[in-house]
Amino acid sequence: MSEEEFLAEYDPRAYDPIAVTVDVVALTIRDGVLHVLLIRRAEPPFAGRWALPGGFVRAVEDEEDLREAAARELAEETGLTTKALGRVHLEQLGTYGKPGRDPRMRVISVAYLAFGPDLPDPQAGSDAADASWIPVEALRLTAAASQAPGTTRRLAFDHARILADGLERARAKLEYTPLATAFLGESFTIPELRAVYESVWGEPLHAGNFHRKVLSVPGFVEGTGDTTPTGGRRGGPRARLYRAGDARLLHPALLRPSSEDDLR
Amino acid sequence: MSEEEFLAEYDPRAYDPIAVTVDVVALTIRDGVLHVLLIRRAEPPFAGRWALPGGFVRAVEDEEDLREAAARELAEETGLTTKALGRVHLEQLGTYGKPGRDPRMRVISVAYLAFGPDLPDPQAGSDAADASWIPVEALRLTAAASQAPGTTRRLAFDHARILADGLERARAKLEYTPLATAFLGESFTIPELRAVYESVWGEPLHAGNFHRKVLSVPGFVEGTGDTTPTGGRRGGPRARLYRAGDARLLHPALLRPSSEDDLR
DNA sequence: AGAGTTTTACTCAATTTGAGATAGACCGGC
DNA sequence: GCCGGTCTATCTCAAATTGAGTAAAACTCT
Repeated sequence: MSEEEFLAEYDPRAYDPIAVTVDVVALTIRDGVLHVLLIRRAEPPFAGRWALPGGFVRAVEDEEDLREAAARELAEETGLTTKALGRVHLEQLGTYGKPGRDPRMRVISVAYLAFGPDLPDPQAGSDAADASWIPVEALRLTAAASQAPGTTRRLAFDHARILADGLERARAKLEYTPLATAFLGESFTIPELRAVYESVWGEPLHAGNFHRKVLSVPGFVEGTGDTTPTGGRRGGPRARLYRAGDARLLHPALLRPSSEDDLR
Repeated sequence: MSEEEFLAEYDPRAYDPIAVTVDVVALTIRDGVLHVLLIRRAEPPFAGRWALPGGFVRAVEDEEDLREAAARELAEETGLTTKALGRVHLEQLGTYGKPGRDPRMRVISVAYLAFGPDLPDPQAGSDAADASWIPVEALRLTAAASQAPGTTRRLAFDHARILADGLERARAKLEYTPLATAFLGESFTIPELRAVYESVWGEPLHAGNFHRKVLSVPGFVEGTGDTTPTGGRRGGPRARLYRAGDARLLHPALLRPSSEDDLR
């Protein structure tokens, strides 16, 4: 049988249906606090619960790659154009396919992780009825938490797990990539960059050593020659401005102080 | 509509079919050379070409997780029992879903990465008609290579891409995890461990510094008190034996010398 | 027996890190 | 307009880590 004959006879519907979704863990920093984009589900299953933005991948209609599908979901949910998404970092996080994770049918979810600078509130009449940036600290990702009235803190499906994996990936990637700059605008100061690390890692860093380290890693940042127009909100001199350099990996890496005792 | 009503009305076949496969990049080291497990495809598409072992995920029949499916594929193709797979490291590598990557239909492939100690040849009458451990150097993963008669060096589908991603993941993971020990037996010597790094990274390491470094990283290896019964094949004293320690992350990491100029 | 190989340990200079101190710019309140 | 507090940016210094080389002792093969 030739390849052509084989393909002509092949019936894709001969197998049981499996659905594929793309979900996005979108992180940003607002007022020095790490936030994640969540939508409140209007429909069953898990109606009323918070969930990661995402949607089904259709086989035929849109011939889009998984990554494009994730970008589209993110754009829809934030109300951003795909162009405005240009400064947003997007990478594949992992795929979740445990049987029973969706009560409707067998669903395989490809999760993506996105970092972006402070983005506008998604509210404005977009596709998502109820999308919000939620501080990740407000979510109890491990144990079952007491619920505030009207608000369910537990995420739908296995999204708590996916979010936890995304957070760990983000924390790890700050160590050896310049991705922290993806949380900031075009230009930024070293203290602003330090604030990103402190927000994501959840612990204070030594300002002097951080400054020295960032400037010593080749390609991490490059100076613009400018400074901020004023000092900080509570005093201090004007800070020099930098933009992201051309390095894609940091050598040597910026290791976080608490490695949880080397994660034995 | 209640959740129950919704689920009762839900028709999984309302959507276009998408197939999900699990593919495995299985790596091992034989005679100091890094090998990957490949099967020669008997059926179209890509009949006659080498491909990564893998198979379709069925929705209903086997209620198995993606990881279990990967372990099963690996066991079938190597002829190993799932029990013998105990010492094999298995992790998710990534998911590939670009439209057109499989001519039959829209296929989403979840790739897994496996490391194991030198495993027996798979030949013996297993499911896979023609499975072999192939030195990764023998495969031209980038450019189109000239073909030896009867042997196609180009992999089927986008498996060359998946393999390249797996190799890069393996190389990176040796730096900050103790996964190199997964390529070795229960007990091993420091020079054997060094040979793993040299095989995967493809470059020689300074024996003295490597030795000092491995012993100084807490939890990487622990001595057994034994030594090899004889010296090395070409001379030298008997080497002390070690087994893997309990660290899951190496701190500080073993950085490879050539970082490709920091991967700008 | 001798030549060559290998494990293991040691030395030493250069680099990197962690912790602290300081000078000077700047804000807000008084 | 002054002052105390805050913050950026730089410096110091000891401790830890790395890179490169040397060397002693153990062992294999011819």
